[in-house]
Amino acid sequence: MAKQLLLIDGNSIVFRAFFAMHNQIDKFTNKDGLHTAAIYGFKLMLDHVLDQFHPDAALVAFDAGKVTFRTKMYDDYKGGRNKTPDELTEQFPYVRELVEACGLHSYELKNYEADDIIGTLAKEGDEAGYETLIVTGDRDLTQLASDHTTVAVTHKGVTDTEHYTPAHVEEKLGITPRQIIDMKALMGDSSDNYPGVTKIGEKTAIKLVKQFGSVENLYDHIDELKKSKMKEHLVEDEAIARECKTLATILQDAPLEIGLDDITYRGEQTEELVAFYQQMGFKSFLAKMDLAPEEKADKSAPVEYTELTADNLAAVDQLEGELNFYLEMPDANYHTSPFAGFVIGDGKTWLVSRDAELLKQDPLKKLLESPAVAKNVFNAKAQIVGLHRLGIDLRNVDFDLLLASYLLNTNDNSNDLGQVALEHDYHEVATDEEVYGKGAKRAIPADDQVFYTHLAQKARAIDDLRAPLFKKLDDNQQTPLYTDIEVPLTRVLAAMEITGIKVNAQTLKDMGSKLTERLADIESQIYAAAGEEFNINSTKQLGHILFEKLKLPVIKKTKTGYSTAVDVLEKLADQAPIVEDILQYRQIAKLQSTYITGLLKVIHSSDQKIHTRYLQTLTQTGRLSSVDPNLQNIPVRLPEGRLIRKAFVPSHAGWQIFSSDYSQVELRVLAHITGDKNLQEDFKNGEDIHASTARRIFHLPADAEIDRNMRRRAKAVNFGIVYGISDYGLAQRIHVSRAQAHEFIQNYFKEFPGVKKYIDDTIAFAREHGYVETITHRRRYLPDIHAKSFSRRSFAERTAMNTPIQGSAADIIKIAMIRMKEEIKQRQLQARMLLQIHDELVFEAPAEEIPVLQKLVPQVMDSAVQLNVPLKVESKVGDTWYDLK
DNA sequence: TCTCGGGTG
DNA sequence: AAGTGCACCCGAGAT
Repeated sequence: MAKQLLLIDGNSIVFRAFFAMHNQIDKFTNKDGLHTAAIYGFKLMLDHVLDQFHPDAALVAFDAGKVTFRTKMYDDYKGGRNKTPDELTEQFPYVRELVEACGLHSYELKNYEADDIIGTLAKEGDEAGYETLIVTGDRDLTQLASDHTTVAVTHKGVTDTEHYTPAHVEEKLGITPRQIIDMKALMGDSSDNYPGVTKIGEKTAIKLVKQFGSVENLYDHIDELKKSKMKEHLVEDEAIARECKTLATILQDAPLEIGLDDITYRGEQTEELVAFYQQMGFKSFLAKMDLAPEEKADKSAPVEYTELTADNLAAVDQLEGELNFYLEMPDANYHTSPFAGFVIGDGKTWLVSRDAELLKQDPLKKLLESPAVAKNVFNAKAQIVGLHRLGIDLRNVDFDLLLASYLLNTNDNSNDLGQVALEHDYHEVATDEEVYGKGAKRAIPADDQVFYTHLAQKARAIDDLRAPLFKKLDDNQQTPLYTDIEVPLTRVLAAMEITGIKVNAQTLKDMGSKLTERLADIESQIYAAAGEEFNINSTKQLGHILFEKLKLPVIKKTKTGYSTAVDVLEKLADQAPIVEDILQYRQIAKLQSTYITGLLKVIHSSDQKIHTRYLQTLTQTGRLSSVDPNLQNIPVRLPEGRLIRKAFVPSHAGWQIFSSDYSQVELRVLAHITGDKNLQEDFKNGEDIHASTARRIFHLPADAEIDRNMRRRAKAVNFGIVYGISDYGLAQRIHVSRAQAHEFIQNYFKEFPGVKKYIDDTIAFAREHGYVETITHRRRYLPDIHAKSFSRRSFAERTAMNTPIQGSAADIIKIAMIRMKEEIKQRQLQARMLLQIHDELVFEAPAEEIPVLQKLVPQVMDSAVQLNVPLKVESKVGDTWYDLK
């Protein structure tokens, strides 16, 4: 049998793979954030080809760069193409790695395209008696088809190919493969951007080639054509046609430094390939290699379950050891969601039901509440709140799949169990979307078999992932973070959410009426100034009025039109009185929609309270976030907005609101982490940190008065440093020249050299390890730290330095919250923790307990962790959240 | 469903 | 050659 030669057009296949999978681009990223869709697609193609074709020699050819002999001939060759997306460019080096790991060779040659390498080797193969298969996404290569060379062109996707033999070309086009060159010379190629002869397309080109055989012969016999527009074009464009023929011709004698002897196919290099799959996060490929067949068969075995009813509850008593439990609440808001069913099981037996009421009965209730029986769950906080609604107090949560997964990698968190399982290479559970559908069609399946299987699979996934995830946490030194902080915090948060905060709806409604009146006034003023009525809330219509009708200067543009953001409007305020009105309108409209009607919508009628949900597994830094509604952004800065806080009141008469906040916690963490002696000294001396910073960076004497403006600027510099600000940004922020801003920053680094060193070291750490850490080993991966794109890389560098600061501050208050809850319980106080706003804790308590809190809360908060600078806590108290003093 | 604008720390 | 301070949530309009 003849030897076989495989030649692959690397660039075109990678392009095809990338765009074929483009709609799933975000699904295909590895843990470092590298996009992998094209790499994945390339491997699919390779497997598909190697399934049927067993080469003795194999090569993947790549383009060496933009410049080739063709571009030298014809400037615009391949001109006008869109820039290759960064998400694709970054994948090329890895495709080469893959190629090598698969035992194929790769090659590129300066000044030549991949096509020419393939053409040359195909010819060599022909002469040496090989059967050759060329795989490409580019139909141009079909010109290389011959008796012993087949060209497979990808069709749809990357594995669906069309095989071009001379017979197939003949059948499709009616010409020989070599005549494709003549055809292209006449018709041109829009993707390679060469023109061909005016007005000649594929049909006419084929007709002419059939008639004359070649471009050269056509021009030798051009006189035989009768007079026509086409003939005129042919005559006029003769030079172009001849040049295009050269451009279209794939070389078969490129000066390659390699030959067939150098590209022997080595077969799969197992070890390299496994390492590569691991790096890329290609779990399905890995699974195919690693798992023994019987093991796979076992894993995919359907799950067996028993339906629980009031009559067979005793089955629960047969369960042994740790229990896996999952209460299904189809709505995201577990404070109000209906209950769809539950599953409980020990890893061998799975008991399911649609009737959550069963949980109220023993032995189920007893087991769930037993501190002696460990429970494994997904999203413990949701389970605690849901069960609390059924009168059950879930105790002893050991494993929370969602929480553990979040700590391992904040990037791939999802609220969907199936999705999270997938991230950990576990395929035996479907996602909710797959089983329940999405959008309007989402529903719990009526079919018991379908629903119960899904429930049982979820519980089994929790059970199966417990050990491996605990192992990973341990490897990352994150077990204490998980066990001592996040899991206990879950209970604290659940209690805060369940408690809720009382909101006086009437207060909000009264404010709303006043705002409505004021809005109407401002609205009419705006319409008068504009000379017409329009929707002020529409940035598009507003932009039209300001920048077209009133011809105000355009300061900034957005992707979709004129920017009308505050900083823009402020610059325009002195040019037209309407601008001030618009700013006023915006402010009030925001209060009205988000804070008056928005909050009124979420007051529970049963208790006049708002029950937010804290998301514990969302932010990239370890902070909490708050939704439905967000109680972490209730207005405070502007006096009008601040009034909203009057509606937040204690839940009992004779009680008060009490609040303590860390002062400058992030800067203190900065002083601690950087070890900067000057910064630490300033804090230890108990100085006004912004004033002392002003003294240092503006080179003022120690006893100098710091005026408000200097302090303001120094404060902006302090915050800017933490966020990784540029001189440009700082200049914008504090209204100084860029040169001045630059000087401030330079001075800062001179005065606080430890901070400068920390920034450099942290970025270096991120580059080396791919992640950064907080003081509790909370981790954030920063794949973009290696990005080619300047802005993406810069962003990653700023987050590298900011995340340990912001994240450590988050760690500190989390610890304080856990300890505070314990103290309240131990001292049998009636006080309750209500809100956490990043550096602030809000409580309600009977008036007589306030003196206790005044001492206790700051004490707990400032001793939560021991930093090498003191933590400072300030407290306030009042009858409403507004009145805190 | 996306974009803009704006509220918080 | 381009962009320019971190972390969030949500309402309204446009599509």
